[in-house]
Amino acid sequence: VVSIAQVAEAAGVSPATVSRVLSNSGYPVRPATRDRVLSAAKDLDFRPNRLARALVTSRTSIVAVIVHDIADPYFGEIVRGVEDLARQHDHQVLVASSDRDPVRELEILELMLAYSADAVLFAAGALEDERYRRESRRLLAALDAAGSAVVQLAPHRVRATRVTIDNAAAAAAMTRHLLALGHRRIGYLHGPDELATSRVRLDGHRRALDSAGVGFDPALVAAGGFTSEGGEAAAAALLDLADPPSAIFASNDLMAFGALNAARARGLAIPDGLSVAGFDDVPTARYVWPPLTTVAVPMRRLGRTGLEVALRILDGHPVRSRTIPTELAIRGTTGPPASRHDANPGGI
Amino acid sequence: VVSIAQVAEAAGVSPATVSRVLSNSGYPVRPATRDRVLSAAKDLDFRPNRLARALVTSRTSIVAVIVHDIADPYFGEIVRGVEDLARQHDHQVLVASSDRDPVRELEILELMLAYSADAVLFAAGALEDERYRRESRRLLAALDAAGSAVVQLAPHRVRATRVTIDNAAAAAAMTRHLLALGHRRIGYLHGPDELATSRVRLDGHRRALDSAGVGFDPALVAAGGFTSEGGEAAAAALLDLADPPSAIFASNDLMAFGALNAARARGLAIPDGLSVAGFDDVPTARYVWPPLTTVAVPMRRLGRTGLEVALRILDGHPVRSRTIPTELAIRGTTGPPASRHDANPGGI
DNA sequence: ATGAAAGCGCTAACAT
DNA sequence: ATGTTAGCGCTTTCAT
Repeated sequence: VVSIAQVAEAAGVSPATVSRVLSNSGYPVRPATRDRVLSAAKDLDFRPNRLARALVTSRTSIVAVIVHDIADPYFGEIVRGVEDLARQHDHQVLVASSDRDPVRELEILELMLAYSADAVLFAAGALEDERYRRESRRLLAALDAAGSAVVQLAPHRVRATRVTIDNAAAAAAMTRHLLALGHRRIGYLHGPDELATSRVRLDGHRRALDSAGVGFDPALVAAGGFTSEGGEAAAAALLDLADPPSAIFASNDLMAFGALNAARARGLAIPDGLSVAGFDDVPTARYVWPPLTTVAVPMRRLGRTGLEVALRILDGHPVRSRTIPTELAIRGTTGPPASRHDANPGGI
Repeated sequence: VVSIAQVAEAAGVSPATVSRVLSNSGYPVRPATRDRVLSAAKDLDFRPNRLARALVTSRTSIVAVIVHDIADPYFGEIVRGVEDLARQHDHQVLVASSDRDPVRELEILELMLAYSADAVLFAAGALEDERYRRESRRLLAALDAAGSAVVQLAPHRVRATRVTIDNAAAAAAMTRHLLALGHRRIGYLHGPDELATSRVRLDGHRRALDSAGVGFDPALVAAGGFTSEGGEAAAAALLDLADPPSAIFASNDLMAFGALNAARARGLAIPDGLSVAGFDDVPTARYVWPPLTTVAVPMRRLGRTGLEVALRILDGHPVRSRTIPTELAIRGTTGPPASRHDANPGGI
């Protein structure tokens, strides 16, 4: 409510000088003058209006993160990572949940443009949808023209710098872990099929199976939409098969949680009656029972690095896409198959 | 990158007219003119600069939510609730995690002032700290003077409209549930003690014990800091007591998850060897095993109502603080105590 | 080293 | 019903 003009008046200098002092632009100001400005500002409890500043500098210090759902722990962790670095750079985090709705996603992009966010971090995307490709391309171009840095934190076909994990390799590694334990019939809980992330993870799984000479059986794949409820239903379907799998690889942790429940509802002991593996390593993964074996995705680091890259782009430095390494977190839900599963009569 | 002036030129009208059409202010504009403006805007792919607009209207359509940690599922749900309503009103959500650090909290308030957020929703707070009371009061006053609506979603001693649950009553209800099952030695996992929420929940528990004529035993209270790790350690301490409790009431779900692990590490069956109850009903509460008995807090509704109230305040309507009702979600982790616990030799 | 003045893109009186 | 003008609060040439 107090403006730069009032501070200028109180300090007996011009608004320009106040600006120069307070935006610590490194502009030369006589120490005595600076002190007067500083104390006047303090006395008046002056707080520069960031929007007015943004209007002239065209830098808002706002970074937008587009997630699938902020209440999903995976995205919560990512946003936290972004926030941690944002704080250090005096940036503010705007979150928007798209629910993987392409229309909503485009709306969000429009908004970010209207608010001229300095950086737009795509953590979730449904932009694979053909109908929206053109539109999204247009918006991304506009964002670029407006000087915003766009970074994607998940595989997309959109052209933008990427900070991602190697989903296929990670999924393959987990499948190999299950294979090494002796499993031959491995159920797979697939995510939303329009999502590149889902497809890439499934590919990794399939390739690992192929390399091991274990046939990929489409009947062992059930879609669970990346939710616990979906995972429970999908796992139930697999477990009720005439020849059920001895292990289930859920392509995200929430689905793995659902699978655990489906198994228990059938009286299957974990991991003796059924092995279950997840993907992501959300915080609660250690707190289900037994602790979940999963692919540990450094979610916070993903978010943090995403912003780091965006900031670098804003500074005019060219930045290449990066891949963040993942690890397998082998915990209690995976083990060797029960003997009756050891051999697969009709298989391999 | 295209301004209102260019649209005006293309449509052959004045900038004012363009503004009147595009901000659908209900201002009378001849249909023919309106159409020309609309099509010019569309052709040029015009997107009004919200910051410029905010500068003159002093309405940013930004709502800030101050949480403890956006990666904590409780806060994720709240933010999602806020976001749901924000979308309907074309508002944007700015999140900031304070980690319950009073200093950080004040910084956030300063920032929200600098960005002139229309509404500031306090979901988490450590402002009980004496050293920061004065400062926070000053900032809240400034926010008020700046025309922002401040709403608190958790008990605080700060003066602002409140949208909260009745923490004490809810905690008392859960304690009575445990009492009704026959438990007499009930361990309690306390949250951060500086937090009003923690203290109020503990009060409710204690009062329920008192009313039932069951003495409150301070030795049965262990602090767990509202985290799973803390809950695990606190529960472990209680379970290792010479005369351990037959039930543990964790004052939030994350601590309950930790308690479940502590119990299992000691070979205690749930709920036969030990009953465990939580508070909040975060989404994963249904996916631990057995499904967690907990106090169902309508987190999304809390967030949604918080924004609703803020919006009403912004519209100049006086609004009274509200209490959102909660329910007990009795699931699988609570049951009657094992017989050896039925009687408590020294007690009642 | 400091000040004057213009202008970022928009809206809101105030004309007409 | 539409146009003109001033101005929101700041930064940034350009002078001095």
